[in-house]
Amino acid sequence: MATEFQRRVWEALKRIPKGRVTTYGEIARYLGTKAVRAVGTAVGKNPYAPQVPCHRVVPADGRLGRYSGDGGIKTKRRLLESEGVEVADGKIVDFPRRFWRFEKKE
DNA sequence: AGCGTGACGAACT
DNA sequence: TAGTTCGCCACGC
Repeated sequence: MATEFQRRVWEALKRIPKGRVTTYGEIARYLGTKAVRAVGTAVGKNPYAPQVPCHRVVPADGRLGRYSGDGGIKTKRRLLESEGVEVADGKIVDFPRRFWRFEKKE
């Protein structure tokens, strides 16, 4: 079963538009917590992948981070590229432009 | 109830 | 510029 915290994290994931990416820190900010690590753990335990776009979450340095789903990081990169997010040398191309910032009303 | 761990982040060296 | 350290807090044991 999922905890309240988990559900909130997954709910945030669903708000990320296709072709955009966000960071664990951004999600933490959106949820009003500083526990970015807890967010990461929560995303990793998402049982609804890829229904819930957990592959659109990357670390703040613009790299790919990790992926627990089938195929691992490789699949994550493929998913992103299939949505138009370019990845070169393990990093998101033009990361600042692809970055999705949560807003009051998306 | 305490402790270690982690799909991270930012500051330091 | 790269590698290390410390802080964050939810979770499982």
